Amino acid sequence: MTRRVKPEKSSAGLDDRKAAILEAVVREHIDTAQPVGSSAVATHGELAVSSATVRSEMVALEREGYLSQPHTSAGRVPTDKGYRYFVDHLQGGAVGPVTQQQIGDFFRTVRGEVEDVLSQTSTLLSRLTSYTSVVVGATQSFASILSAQLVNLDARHQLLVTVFADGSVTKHGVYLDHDVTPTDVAEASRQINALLIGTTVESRVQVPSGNDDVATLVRESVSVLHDQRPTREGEQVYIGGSSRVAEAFDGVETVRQVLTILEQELLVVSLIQDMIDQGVSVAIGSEHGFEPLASCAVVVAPLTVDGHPSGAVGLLGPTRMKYGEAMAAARAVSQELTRYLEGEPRV
Amino acid sequence: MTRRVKPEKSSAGLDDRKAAILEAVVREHIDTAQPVGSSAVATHGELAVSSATVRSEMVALEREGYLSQPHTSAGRVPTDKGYRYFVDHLQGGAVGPVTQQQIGDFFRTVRGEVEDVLSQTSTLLSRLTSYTSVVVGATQSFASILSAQLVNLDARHQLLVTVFADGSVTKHGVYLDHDVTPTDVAEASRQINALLIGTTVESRVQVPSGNDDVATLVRESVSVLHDQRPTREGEQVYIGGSSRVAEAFDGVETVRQVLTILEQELLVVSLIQDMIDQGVSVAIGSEHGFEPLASCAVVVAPLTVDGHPSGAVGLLGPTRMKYGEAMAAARAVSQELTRYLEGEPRV
DNA sequence: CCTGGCACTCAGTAGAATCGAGTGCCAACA
DNA sequence: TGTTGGCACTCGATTCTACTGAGTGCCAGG
Repeated sequence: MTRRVKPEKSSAGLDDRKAAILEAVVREHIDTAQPVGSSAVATHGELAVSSATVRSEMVALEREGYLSQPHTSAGRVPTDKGYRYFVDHLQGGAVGPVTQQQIGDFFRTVRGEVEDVLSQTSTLLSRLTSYTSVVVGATQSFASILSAQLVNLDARHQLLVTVFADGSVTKHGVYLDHDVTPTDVAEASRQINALLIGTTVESRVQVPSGNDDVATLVRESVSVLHDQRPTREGEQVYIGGSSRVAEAFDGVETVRQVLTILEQELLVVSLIQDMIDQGVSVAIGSEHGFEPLASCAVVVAPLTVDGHPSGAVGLLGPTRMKYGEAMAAARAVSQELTRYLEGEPRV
Repeated sequence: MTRRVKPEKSSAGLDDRKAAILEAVVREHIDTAQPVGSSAVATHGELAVSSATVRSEMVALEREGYLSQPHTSAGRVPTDKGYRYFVDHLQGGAVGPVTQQQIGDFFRTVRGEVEDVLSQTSTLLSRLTSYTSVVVGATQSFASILSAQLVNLDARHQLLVTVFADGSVTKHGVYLDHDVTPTDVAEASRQINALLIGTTVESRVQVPSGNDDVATLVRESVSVLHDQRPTREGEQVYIGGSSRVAEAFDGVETVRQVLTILEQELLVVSLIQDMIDQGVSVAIGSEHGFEPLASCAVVVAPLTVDGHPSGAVGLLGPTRMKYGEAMAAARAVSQELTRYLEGEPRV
């Protein structure tokens, strides 16, 4: 079968009219949550063709996997591939002035500790978009240490309290198998402080050898701080608007599944981190590989503070989410948040 | 109309048979989530009466507000008042050995910082009961201060880091309207530490007067620490198993409402705190005054560490929750958690 | 006071009929 | 060759009806 090459077809894309039709279908379906028929596209859209033409294009689009039919005699619904094409090609969206205003106002007036700001940011982003939002807080791997001290809880339990330049504070328990004197703890604390100030948790430092209590305490403390667990503990997750899940999906079962995922913060972090690492900003349907989230789309925007990757903001919605708005909002918030975090020293 | 006084009737209670019938209805309805009819009670239950008798008692129970009928030809469903009577009079339940075992295992093996333990406890409690669980962490109002130091972020921003005897650590930003020297900060830090060690955030301490930077820093720091905001910041909330909400209620709208409440942690804290303060352990339906939670029941058990009220554990479920199990589980977990928190110094 | 019996009520279900949005296909047309 | 109007067809959704049966309220007899 020889076949003439159609315009744009060979370049693995869609010709203009197909693209326009796909776009119309996606737009309409996002709006109405209903399958959209050929006449709706023909009437509503800007392309001056009849519904019959649209229909024949639609069968093509379906054959190529961009659309699907819930059943015969129904309209078409975009597939994940359809949404993907839409997102990749037909984008273009900035946040509206009102939203931009709200974001600006928020960061102009917000005060307090980083944790609170991140948490509130998550709420803000959720409110702006009507989707569930996720803010993954920075690790302090890059922040230099301002102070590290060992506090005596009792004879064999100490607490290592570390303050970082970004205003974050961590604590780690340091346990020994025998009692130590407060004097030794104080001395160890002094040495630890001297040793660690100015370094980061990624720096290697010279620890004292020796078997005396002070040296042991110092070694233990440094190692407990440097041993970031595989599930990096510097990362906090703030989930805002989880009730939006109940709005976005109609089946109670789907809602339950999505909530179950959201409960497992580690899962959420790694999902988002993976996306950031791979440089994608949208994952649609099962692109991210979590089956329970097959009916979801995730939008992320990275946070980069002083050149270091420092977490991300994300949005979770149904695959028929308003990608334009969501991506624009995520981007805007991540920018402003970045600026905020880079600006005034955060406390 | 003169009327003979029925047994137990005058004492604002229910006579034995009514109580038994009410109990049977509640039990059955909790089990099946369906309205329960007279024959089910007559057959299933232990009382040796016919369904006709049960029926006539049921109309009485309905007249008195313990039961209600969804519609004429349906069985009866307990009202909030019915559940209340059930909970108040017909209780009796301890956790099963398996559950007790799981709780024991958990606290025997769990390690880590208080926050993590509380968070995991919340997950545990939710898993044990299949309801959404809430753990409200202790305030440090009663814990004495082990260490307080001021860390220099930049010329006019300092961070007050305080370590408490219970292993908790807080940080507070201290801002001045002019620059201060690192030397002054160090000196202030020394003074603050000396001043605060051994006190609690509720103690009044003698702060230095004077207008020099050091004195100002000390005053600012002490006041920022003592000024617990009305929404006490020492309280952390850990919500476990929020996906259970989707299991407990069938209407998506109800799910959304409950989730919306759970998002507002302050609301949750104050709800639970109120219950604790008033000494109630179960709030059914609208007893707590939150209309959005009218279809919920809340079970709480206080945490009391070393004699001080230190938060609570709670469970949130539908009004037809398994009160016996839930209360027993909450009590058992709160006891074990208390023991854990009082035991090994917590880090 | 209890109980078996009986007429009655009414939500839920099943089946039949209908509706209509939307399709696929085709012949005619530009 | 691509586009279009027309047309028969499909099939989910909706409506209507009839029926079922769980459960009730009431009453007369024990």
